Amino acid sequence: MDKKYHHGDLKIQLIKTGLHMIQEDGINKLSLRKLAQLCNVSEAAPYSHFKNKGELLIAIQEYITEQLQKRLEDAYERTEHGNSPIAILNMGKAYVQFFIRYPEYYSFLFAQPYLKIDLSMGNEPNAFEPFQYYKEKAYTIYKNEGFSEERIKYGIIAMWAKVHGIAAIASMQDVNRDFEWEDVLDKILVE
Amino acid sequence: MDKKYHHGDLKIQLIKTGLHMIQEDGINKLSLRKLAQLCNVSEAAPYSHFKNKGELLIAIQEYITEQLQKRLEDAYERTEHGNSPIAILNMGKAYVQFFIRYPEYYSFLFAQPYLKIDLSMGNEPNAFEPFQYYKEKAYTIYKNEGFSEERIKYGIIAMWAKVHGIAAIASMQDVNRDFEWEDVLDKILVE
DNA sequence: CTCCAAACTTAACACCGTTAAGTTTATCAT
DNA sequence: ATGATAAACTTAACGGTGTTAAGTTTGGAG
Repeated sequence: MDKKYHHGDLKIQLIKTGLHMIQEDGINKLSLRKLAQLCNVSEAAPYSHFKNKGELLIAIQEYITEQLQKRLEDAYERTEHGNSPIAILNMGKAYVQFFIRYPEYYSFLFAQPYLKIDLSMGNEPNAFEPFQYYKEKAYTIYKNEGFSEERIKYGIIAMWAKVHGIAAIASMQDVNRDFEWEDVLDKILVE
Repeated sequence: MDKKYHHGDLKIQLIKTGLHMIQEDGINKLSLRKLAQLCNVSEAAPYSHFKNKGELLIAIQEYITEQLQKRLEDAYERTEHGNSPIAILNMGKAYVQFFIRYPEYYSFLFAQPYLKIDLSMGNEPNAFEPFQYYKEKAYTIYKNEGFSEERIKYGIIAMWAKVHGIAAIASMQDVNRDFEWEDVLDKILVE
């Protein structure tokens, strides 16, 4: 056993292993002690890197958020003519696909904040950032199409609601996972 | 002190007080022991009425769901000509208003299920029931308007996504609570 | 080589969900 | 009325949890 006192990259391993545990058994069964044990580290070790459990959860949220953000960027850049409404559709699809692929992530990202973990002081979770990106791109594109500010304002909120709503529904258990959500998205967004 | 051994209506009081605690401090801070204490009862008393904490939470979900259901029914019956699309709009508004009024309820109803509390065995939560009602009414109305089955099928899912998406967004913290969500709903649903 | 701050451990605290075993009470047949 | 039975409750204990205090190890800068 080359068991070293200093672990090296414990912080990132806590995040990754914690995420893995969430995928396996859900949030409610994630305990710091089990997590520490899985990382071959004492039960109090995580407190060298996170002020409390809440801050670890926020770090995991950010980790997921980055992945989602990357997918949106890919979807945008993959679109041949970036400044066309097709890019918006593609980003919407990427958004929905992400939560169909990882249904547990949805409630972890968007529900957890309101459940008032001990994020209490300081920084709020940044689960909205991907959609911030989405909205900025959409704004440019709509502007480019010559829409009015008023129409853009409501158009973007409406689009957000549609895309987010499908993601919310599609990520629910008991909802038919085989439903053709992309078709729905096509029809909804094109209207 | 007329402290009686038998409480009388402990079960319903556990549900109501539990709900109140959730509204105050969020789900994560709800403990059975504090709840029992608030009900002037020993810490193990709740186990006479609920198999475990998860089943109490499910009972609270059902309690909330009934309120929401009632609002939808009111909205439908309040509409003068029940069988017109206006009823759908009114129900959608009632749905959204409910979650704007009680933002904590949204994640409690829809996120909790996926977080795999110990509902594990047996009955699933019935948070979808109100929308089941919504969908049935909408089906009748659309049918009455002469729409095709295919169009109805996607129309209802699309409508569900829109309404639910707005509710999801509007119930988030950090989102401007003063936004004119009903205007958005009008524009979205009418399209 | 020394010293210091960061990364870790051990040990303890209070709290939690849950269960087992015992006590009180309402109900109901006799 | 009386006694049996089951439901509603209490007390006490179990193991697990988040968190903190105090001490130990370690890598690296001076």
